[in-house]
Amino acid sequence: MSMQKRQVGDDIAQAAWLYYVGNLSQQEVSQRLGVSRFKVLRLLADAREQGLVRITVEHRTARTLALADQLVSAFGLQEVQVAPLEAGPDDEVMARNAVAILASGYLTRIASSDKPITIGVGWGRTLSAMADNLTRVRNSGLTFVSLMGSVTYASHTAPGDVCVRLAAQTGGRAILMPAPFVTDSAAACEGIMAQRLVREAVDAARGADHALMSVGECREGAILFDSNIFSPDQIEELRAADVVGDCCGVFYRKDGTVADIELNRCTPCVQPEDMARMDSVLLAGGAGKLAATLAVLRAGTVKRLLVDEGLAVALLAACDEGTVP
Amino acid sequence: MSMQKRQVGDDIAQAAWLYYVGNLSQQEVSQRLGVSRFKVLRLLADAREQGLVRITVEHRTARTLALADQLVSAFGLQEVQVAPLEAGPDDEVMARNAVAILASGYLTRIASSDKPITIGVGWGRTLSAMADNLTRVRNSGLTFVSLMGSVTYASHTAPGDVCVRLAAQTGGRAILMPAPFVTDSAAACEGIMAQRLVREAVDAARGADHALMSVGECREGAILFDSNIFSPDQIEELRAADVVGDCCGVFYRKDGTVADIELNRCTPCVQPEDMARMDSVLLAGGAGKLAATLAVLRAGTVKRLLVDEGLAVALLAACDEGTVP
DNA sequence: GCATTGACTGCACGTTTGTGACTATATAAG
DNA sequence: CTTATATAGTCACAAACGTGCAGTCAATGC
Repeated sequence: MSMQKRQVGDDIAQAAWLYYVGNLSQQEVSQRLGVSRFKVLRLLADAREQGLVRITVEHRTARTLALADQLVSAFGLQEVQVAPLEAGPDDEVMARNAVAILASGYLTRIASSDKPITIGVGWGRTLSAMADNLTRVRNSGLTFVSLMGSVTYASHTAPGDVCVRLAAQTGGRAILMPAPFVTDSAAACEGIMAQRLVREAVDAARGADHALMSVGECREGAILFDSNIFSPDQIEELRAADVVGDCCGVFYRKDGTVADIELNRCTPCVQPEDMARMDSVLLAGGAGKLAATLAVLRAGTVKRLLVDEGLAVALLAACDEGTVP
Repeated sequence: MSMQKRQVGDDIAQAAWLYYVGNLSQQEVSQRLGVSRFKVLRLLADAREQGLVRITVEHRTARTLALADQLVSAFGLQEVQVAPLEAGPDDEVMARNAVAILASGYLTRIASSDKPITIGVGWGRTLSAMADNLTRVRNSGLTFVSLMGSVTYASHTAPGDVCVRLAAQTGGRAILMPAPFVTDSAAACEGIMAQRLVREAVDAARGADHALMSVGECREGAILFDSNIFSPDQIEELRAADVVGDCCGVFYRKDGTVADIELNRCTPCVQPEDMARMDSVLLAGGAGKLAATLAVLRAGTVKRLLVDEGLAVALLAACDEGTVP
């Protein structure tokens, strides 16, 4: 009757160790621990869930390294990582996830700093997936700050949400931007930006050491257009100005210039010139993001790029012929 | 007809990425890569083989951390790692392997140093298993040097062999001790130690920054006794002097004193006083090593200890009651 | 030309792993 | 005491995985 009911965490770690490190079968682990095989199955699932098990693969191949090199020189970047994923135009999800995993590795790297650092984060499914894949980073010296305003309905990809999740997972701090992603007019935006709490968030964001951003497509069928974030007038404005994508609330034309439209004065966010001071990394996964990514890269505001192989190839092709199809 | 026959390494990395990171099934990977499932199976096996896939589990549990703490204070050590393995007295192999895996992690840690370092290595199945488990360490600044002489017959656990394998795997250098593990007389040992090449090896060993050692049992049935390394007279001498174990050619009595026997002047090796200058780590796995490990710990020549849980418990129990059963 | 070798491929079949439905046991509420 | 509700354990079955073996192919040696 003594010391039954041992810490379950211990059992989880032990089962995981025996299975993954000692490579016993689940059957053998169950015998050794004196529980049923199914229990072991669940223990292992928990272990993976809790991020106790980390599987990393050395994924740099001759191909992806070559692509990364070419991208570095083509766009004057500091670093490029290419996920080895020859995804067709299908499977955007897979590509996004691959990039998210690269990003979680990158974040783990920068998050292991000793001194406190501030990391600005954007928005979107890719960044959300990055947070999902982040495990075992503990560093109370981290501050995550939103680089742009919030959307209210999309609970799982909202910047605030990503910030909060990252802070919670790492034991760090979150600073949210208490403002909508887009306002109805430039005047309204100014008014909002004048608010002290917004001002403080923006200042914190402008002073960030790093920035993690993804890119949004502006075209028919893209999530930004279909999700009624914009009014019909605004969509018309974007279309008329040949905007191909946005990055953290800044709308770019395909040559990498910031479109001179009212919308670009309606997003409470960090501006490109602030971004230039940060160590900024752009996450882009999926062939659909070609035009938008190309625009942001041409704008020259990011220093690092994480892409999937398919998009990497497309970017280089588009770059070579000097234009986007 | 162009560019078929791509680098196989690329395929391996890609399959591994898709399977482990993207967690597709082997079936799905095979479809995506356009090869058969069996091909993928083998690709994955290769990937593991080559160490492209690294699986680590966070194995520190409340239990093992507590044990490690107690061992640190009981023996005045700098660091103790305990593998979460409640192995009974059976399964010495498993325990040894668990410790070997801890050791490979430890070696990976020290081997990531920037400046060139010299690592003395001992002998035995545990160290051999450590070399087997070591993957993906490349550092040409490493020098591995044998801490003791060789045995000629046991090809796979010989110190030279371990040294050479470690050097080959890491891209480092190996310095072997060109001498037998044990000589027939103290005089012969002196003669051998006087040889320039032996002298140089010993000097290199004495100047090592780190030492990786395992412990040998001296009792009936132990590998050292059964493998006719010693002459019958020598075995009798060990028995008469109550020697319980050896570490790198030094024979200890159970209280941790170096036995005052001729045999201790017959092993061309690094001496305990040299050892004291190094950052030495002792590897001990399996309940059978209790007495020998205890003796070496009492001698106080090692600073770190890597053990399995079973042995950790036994060490603490023996330490508490102040004596070895 | 023809056997030999060795690396590679695909397959049948056995093992291992995962799943959803089901049952027992416990806990709380009525 | 009975009835809900949850929670853990069990099971049969399906999916995924691994292995030994036989066939293929190409290079090598005779």
